[in-house]
Amino acid sequence: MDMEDHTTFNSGVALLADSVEGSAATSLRTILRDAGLRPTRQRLALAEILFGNGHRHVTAELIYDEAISKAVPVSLATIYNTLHQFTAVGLLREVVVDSSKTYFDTNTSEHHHAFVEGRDEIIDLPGDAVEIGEIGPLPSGMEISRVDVVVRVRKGS
Amino acid sequence: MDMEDHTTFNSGVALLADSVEGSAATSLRTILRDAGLRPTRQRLALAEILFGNGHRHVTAELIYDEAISKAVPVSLATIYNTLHQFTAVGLLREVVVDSSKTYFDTNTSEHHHAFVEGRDEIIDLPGDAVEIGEIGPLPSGMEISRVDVVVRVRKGS
DNA sequence: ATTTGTGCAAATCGTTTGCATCTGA
DNA sequence: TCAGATGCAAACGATTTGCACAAAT
Repeated sequence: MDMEDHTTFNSGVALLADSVEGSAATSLRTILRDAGLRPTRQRLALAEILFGNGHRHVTAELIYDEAISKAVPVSLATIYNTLHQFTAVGLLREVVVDSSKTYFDTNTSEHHHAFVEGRDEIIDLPGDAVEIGEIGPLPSGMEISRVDVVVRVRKGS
Repeated sequence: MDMEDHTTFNSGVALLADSVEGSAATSLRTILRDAGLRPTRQRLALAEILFGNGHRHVTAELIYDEAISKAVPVSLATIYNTLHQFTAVGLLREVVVDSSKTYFDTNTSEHHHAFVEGRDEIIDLPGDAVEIGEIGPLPSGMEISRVDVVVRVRKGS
């Protein structure tokens, strides 16, 4: 069995984004508006890049390069702004797997990640692919906001 | 119950480091030599700061400040070199919880972490405080090198 | 004497910020 | 109109690098 089995989740946004071109554009506009973000030229373009074709794990630089190659005029600063805004409204999720780069995941549903060392590639693992048991007592006054599991993998022998 | 209960592990190095002053110094020298690292002035001083008093979660900057305040002459570059060398020989473990800073843990035994958001504080969780179940099939040719669990917590209401 | 480590300062890299200029409602 | 968004370039913080000097075996 290969990884494809793990990459076929869906969060609300993706379902919309996965639809037809015309309606997808409309949906994205609606999604942004509903999130309280003005559907500007660049935000729509970035949303299309992010949500227009299945789930992805991206970095600011990656999105920037794609935008440029698609002749979408955006500045890196705007990419960063947008990624953070999208994250703030729940359209994206930040994934901490590397202490030098920030990755964003378009799949905001409950799941975990595998990180391929050396290749710096992130793979989604279904939420139930990892079973988290008892989490011992926490310091009093502390509450869990999220449990992140990163399965670090490497090319086997 | 409070967090103190989670901070009393021990890995080999710490056991040695926890011993008396004089012998501790000797042990550290031995540990470094055994690890194939010359026991230089700064490495010994840093080892003392790192392993001399229980387990800790540190950043390069933190160790640098401590060294300076203890009148140990070290440069930041050397701190980084040392932290990485120690990690390479298994005396330290890198903890990825934040995508902007790199943390090192003097506890190299099997365990996980809780990360206090906002406060950027790391707390050790016993290896058995988190139960990891089945990890679904991985892409063929991939093998697990480690499973990191980060329980993100915040001050409760 | 040789090899290895150290310090400094400059260089890098990802990310953020300040501010003038645009743009969507 | 005008709050909100964008772009640019400069600023930043963490980390790395190059290279001359110092220290360990």
